[in-house]
Amino acid sequence: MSGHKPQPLENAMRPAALPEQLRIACAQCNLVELCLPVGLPANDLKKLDTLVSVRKRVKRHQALFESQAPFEALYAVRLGSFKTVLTLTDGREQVTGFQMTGELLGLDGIGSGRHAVTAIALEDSEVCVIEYAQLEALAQEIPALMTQFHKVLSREIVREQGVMTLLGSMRAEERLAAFLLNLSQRFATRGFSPNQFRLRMTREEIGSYLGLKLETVSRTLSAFQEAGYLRVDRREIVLLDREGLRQLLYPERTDPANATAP
Amino acid sequence: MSGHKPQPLENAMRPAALPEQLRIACAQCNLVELCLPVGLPANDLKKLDTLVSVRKRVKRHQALFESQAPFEALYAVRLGSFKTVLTLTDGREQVTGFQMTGELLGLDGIGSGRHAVTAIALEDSEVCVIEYAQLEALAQEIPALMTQFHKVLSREIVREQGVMTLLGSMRAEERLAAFLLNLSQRFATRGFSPNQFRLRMTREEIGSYLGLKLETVSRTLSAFQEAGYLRVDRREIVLLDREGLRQLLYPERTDPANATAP
DNA sequence: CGGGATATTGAACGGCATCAACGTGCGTGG
DNA sequence: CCACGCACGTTGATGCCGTTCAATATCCCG
Repeated sequence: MSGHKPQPLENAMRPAALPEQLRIACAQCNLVELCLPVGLPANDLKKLDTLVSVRKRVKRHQALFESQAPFEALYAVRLGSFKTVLTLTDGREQVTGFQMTGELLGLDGIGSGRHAVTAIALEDSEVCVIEYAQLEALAQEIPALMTQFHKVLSREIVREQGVMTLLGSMRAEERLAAFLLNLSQRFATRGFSPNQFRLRMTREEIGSYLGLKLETVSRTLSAFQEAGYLRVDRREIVLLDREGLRQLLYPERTDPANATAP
Repeated sequence: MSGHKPQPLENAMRPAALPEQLRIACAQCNLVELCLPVGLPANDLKKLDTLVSVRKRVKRHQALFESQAPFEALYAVRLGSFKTVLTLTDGREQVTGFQMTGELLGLDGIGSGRHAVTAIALEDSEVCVIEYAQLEALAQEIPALMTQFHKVLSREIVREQGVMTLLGSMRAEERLAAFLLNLSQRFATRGFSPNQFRLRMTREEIGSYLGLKLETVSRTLSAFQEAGYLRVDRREIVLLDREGLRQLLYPERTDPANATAP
């Protein structure tokens, strides 16, 4: 994958060469449009490569980093997917996010120097390791990188505000509809079908993220199927009526007369 | 108030023609320990002053900025307090945070160039205006400022994760206890009593933040008073048993044996 | 191939929302 | 300055949505 081949080929041939660490280059990564370097000119990308040169593999159910552990690096998901979990002192857990390819992990550690959440791979995955000290240094040199990094941080803040709203004022149906539409959109962004995908997480993990019990997630999915919005078989989802789900989320504005500003 | 130095400008040098904008200086601001410039050396503080030179007054119930409006500046609360509100297309609202002196507003706008939330003053307030373009430029010059800014952003991410957990997995009593303890701690940080304070927000706003209805907030406060945790009179709160509230939050695990079914 | 993890579905319960009535302090205007 | 009106807060009664408890099915994964 670190070669001159124009096409990435993902899982084509990967001899069991390097177990944990692999060299790569942002400039040749097909995720460059989704990841931290969005919009950086080619020469800046080269500098970034000096920094992001190590990949790390994380097996399914394994932790990339643990809550309370010293913060040293950010991680860009290169392959696979993760969940981040916040654990209360009494053992209750809250899933605070699901991360797909191109998304960053570890932003929660910058403020205190320790990770606030635990990141766990939902499937066998790979991340690019971004030493934070080096990133700071490089951001000092490359204004565009600093700007981009601020945007990433800000967008994470906005994403979480969205989840707060979901948790604070939506009903179970709406929460799940919002969740599915969000997943759908993220798959589409990555070049996959927005209408057919495989959930990487369990009902319980979805429930934790949405503030629901796994039984409620299961029941609501069944209800959606019953209503013709989708078909569900275990973790396979086929969305049959995205617009219907969206209307669930944003209750009727059918009448153009009272259709106000967006 | 500011220290030994003769009281700066305030409205001195400015002709009274400017009711909205006032000159100030970070170096003389008593909030310097809470605000963005935490830990900056004196000479860097001076540079920051070239940037943060305008104050703005916002009257109670007035918006500092509106959702969807173009993002141009961050705001540091100098006096008073604010709430940030996210409005759904169907009109439902979610309070995503309450900001006290020294805290920053507007971080949500960096990512998209537009504000995601509306910021409304809970009482007559004043903010320092921090032009974002200038902040970026200065952060490029002053590594310590950039680092500090990243920490502020990261801490906001962590704070929101805490709220997500509260909304996703806590009961009404726990949510309110967590809220009161958080307020208490923030008042203490600002040199006020942690045991006695005045709520700046209505029951409805608290409820919106905590994902509860205002009646539930009211009832739960009454229940806390009944239980001896606090005294409440309208918006005046006297905490009588902070430790008790804390135990409510983190259920006692004194004996693992009987820690199971009731 | 076996067993634990995962998922579905049903029945009953309970916490919080909803609906409603009333009390009260505060700002506004007469 | 006082009285009015209204936003804000409290409390009660009732009902619903999601949880809890439980039983069963099924699929991976080792």
